[in-house]
Amino acid sequence: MSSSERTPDPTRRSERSRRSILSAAFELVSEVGYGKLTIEAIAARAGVGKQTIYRWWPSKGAVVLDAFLARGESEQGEIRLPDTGDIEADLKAVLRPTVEELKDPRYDVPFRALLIEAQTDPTLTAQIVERLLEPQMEATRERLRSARRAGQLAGDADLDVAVELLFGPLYHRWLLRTAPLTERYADTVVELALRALRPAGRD
Amino acid sequence: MSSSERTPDPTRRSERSRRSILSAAFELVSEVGYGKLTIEAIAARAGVGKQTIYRWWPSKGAVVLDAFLARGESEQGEIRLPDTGDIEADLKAVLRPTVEELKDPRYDVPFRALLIEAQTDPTLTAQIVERLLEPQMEATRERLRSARRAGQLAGDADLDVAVELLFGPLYHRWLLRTAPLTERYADTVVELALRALRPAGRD
Amino acid sequence: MSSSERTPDPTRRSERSRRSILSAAFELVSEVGYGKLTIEAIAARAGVGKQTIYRWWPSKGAVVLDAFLARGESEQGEIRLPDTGDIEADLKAVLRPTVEELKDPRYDVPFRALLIEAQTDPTLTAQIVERLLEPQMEATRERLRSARRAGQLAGDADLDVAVELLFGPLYHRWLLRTAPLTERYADTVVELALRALRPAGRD
Amino acid sequence: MSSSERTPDPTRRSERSRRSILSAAFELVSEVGYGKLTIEAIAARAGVGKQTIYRWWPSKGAVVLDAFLARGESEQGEIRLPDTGDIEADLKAVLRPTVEELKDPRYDVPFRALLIEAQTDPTLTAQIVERLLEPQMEATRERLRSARRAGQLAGDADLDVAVELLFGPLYHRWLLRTAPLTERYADTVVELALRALRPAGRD
DNA sequence: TACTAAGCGAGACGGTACGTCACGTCTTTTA
DNA sequence: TAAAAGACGTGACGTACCGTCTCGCTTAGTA
Repeated sequence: MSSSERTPDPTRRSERSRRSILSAAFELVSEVGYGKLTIEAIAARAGVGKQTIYRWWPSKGAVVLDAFLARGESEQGEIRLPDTGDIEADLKAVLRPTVEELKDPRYDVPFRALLIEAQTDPTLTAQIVERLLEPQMEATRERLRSARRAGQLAGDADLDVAVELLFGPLYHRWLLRTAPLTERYADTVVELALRALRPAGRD
Repeated sequence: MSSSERTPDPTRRSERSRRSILSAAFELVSEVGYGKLTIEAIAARAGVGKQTIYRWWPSKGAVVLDAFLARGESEQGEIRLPDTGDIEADLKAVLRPTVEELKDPRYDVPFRALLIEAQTDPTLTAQIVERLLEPQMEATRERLRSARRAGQLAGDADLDVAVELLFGPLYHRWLLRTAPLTERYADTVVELALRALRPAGRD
Repeated sequence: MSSSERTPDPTRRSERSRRSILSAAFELVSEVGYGKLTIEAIAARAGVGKQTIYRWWPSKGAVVLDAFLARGESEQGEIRLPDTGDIEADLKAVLRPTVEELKDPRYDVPFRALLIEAQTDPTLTAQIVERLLEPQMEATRERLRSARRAGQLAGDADLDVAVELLFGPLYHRWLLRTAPLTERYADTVVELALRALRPAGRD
Repeated sequence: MSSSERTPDPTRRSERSRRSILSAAFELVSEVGYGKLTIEAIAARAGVGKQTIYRWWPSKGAVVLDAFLARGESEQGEIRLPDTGDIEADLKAVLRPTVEELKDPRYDVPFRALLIEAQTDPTLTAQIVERLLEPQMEATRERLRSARRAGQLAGDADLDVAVELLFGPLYHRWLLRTAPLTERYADTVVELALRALRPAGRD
């Protein structure tokens, strides 16, 4: 009894091909958008047979996710927010760069692409959240936890909700383009969120 | 300066075909998902020529948007939130149904579809916001304005941001599936947002 | 009991439309060839509704035949070959202009078109032969009859075959483009045909 | 100077597909006629993707020509007319079967089809002449050459014209359906043609 | 040092859907 | 009531990619 699934041997995998596929995918998704991105074009641009892509990735979205992650491979390791004691300043220091990234076409386009694909592929959603967003959200949560310990936030503040209170409005505006996404907006969101999260009776 | 685009005469348009196309589109997007939805299938299901679709809609997304809007055609007219004087209760009364809708597969699937398409078609984004989201957001804004007049909110509260503070976290959780989307969550968001928006020195 | 066939009233027919349809058809068949000739294009060029064409002609080929015949409307009446007594010269005098016509793109293109359509429409074949070719062939036959009476042809010469012996090689070369179609060739064919048809024992 | 045309690699070509396409084309052209023959139908009948047809043939006509030629693939090799010494009998022996073929619907229909297409595609005309007609015409020419050597034809007889004198009348009658195409007619044409071609002063 | 077996590039294959074109019919408005 | 205008259902066009499948051709690891 043997499986008919072809399970290729990863030790024989061509690192050269892997790299050029990811580069090609990243370039192309920026150039033509996710909807018009094709496996054939990736293969052609990478100088690679189509089969080599189908052998190692289950879907177009998976290739793009890998391509996206490969970009930030250097910034691996745990993300850690600054802890200057000033929670407002520290949060602004993380939301402002987030805004910058969302506005940078090099991230904007493929990130939208990933979210698109994620909508019809829950596996991918989980991967995106886990590998792409969670590190930053966890770091933010950790900084909030520290502030809560310092009595700067209400003792019963739900930090999961707190994080969504911070990032939700940003993504809302980014996704729906209802208004320009600016650093000023990030600051405003931080300030409002903190008013919501501070201990009762203070201000 | 005149366009060479053929612009069909809307007075000759077949209402019968329009309706069956929208119905077919709505059914199919729920059945097969947006990615596998094809113009050919819509035309076939609607008993209509493909050209009739291409004649009146610029893209698949536009058809689905119209199909989506046609569902709620009865609830036309201005949306108006209740104004009981209790701003917290009134906001919960609008966010809870929003959560319900986002969880209802009949809305969830095509709405995700629309957002997907919108990401590569700014025209569509604008239409979605304007025709689908803006009415509700404007109603919310109006209720907040009334509360601000009543001194329940800070006099300088930015109502555009306020709306995003309310809906942003909801969409964030819906889109990224980071946690279950519940009415309890909607309530929490309302409570937090109001703490952020109340006049300083009060609580 | 009434037929469902719509039989339009010819007395109400617009002469203006008829003329512009035939002109448009003739022009277009020369410009784009028969295969790419469309009813829509004829209607558009003629400034006429499509229905007006469908009302009065049963097929594209019929329109083109009419268009072709309308060109030569002036040269109506009986064609008559010269009868100088010199049968060879007289035949050359008719075959040479035939060659000229077959080479003239104004006749070549639509005539090929008609023959094409005729291959799948025996009614049209008959019409073409009768209205277009038969007059010339009959005139030729008449001249041969005169020559036979004068003892220049064998008494038992079959004039139908004789005519085909004259025109067959011309059309063969025109149709298959095996070699250039020239007046010299027409002369040669006449000379050979006459050798075949002369009374036995002479030369 | 290199063409940007994608020219597929013939060594990778699927013989299986080629065969089934030609069979399907041959069957269909007989069943529905050339005008209603579609590439889609050929592909469907052959169990083949449309692209496979477009990859290897430039036009519908080219497919039908190949299909037509494939029928007689067995009778490959040089066609050679019998040379009994009796030129009249030998020519009749070739023109009679030609008449038979032209009357046989299995050949009549696709052959008309080819001639139709050829009228708007000179490349195809050349191919038809070269691959379909030339072998027979060349064999005929060769037999006439032999007769000329034997003094049965005039020493200056132009054999190209001679061939047209033989086949031209046949095709004329076949194409225009002016009269029934019979073996008797073929015989008559041979007899007349030979009278035209014999040395002067004989009979 | 050869042999084997994998991954590789290339690209032909059977398919599906694309967006366009023209068909022939039908309906509406104008003269 | 014919004619212009043109929307309609239909169906084929020729193209683009899909995901699968052979082909030689490297390129290891085994014999």
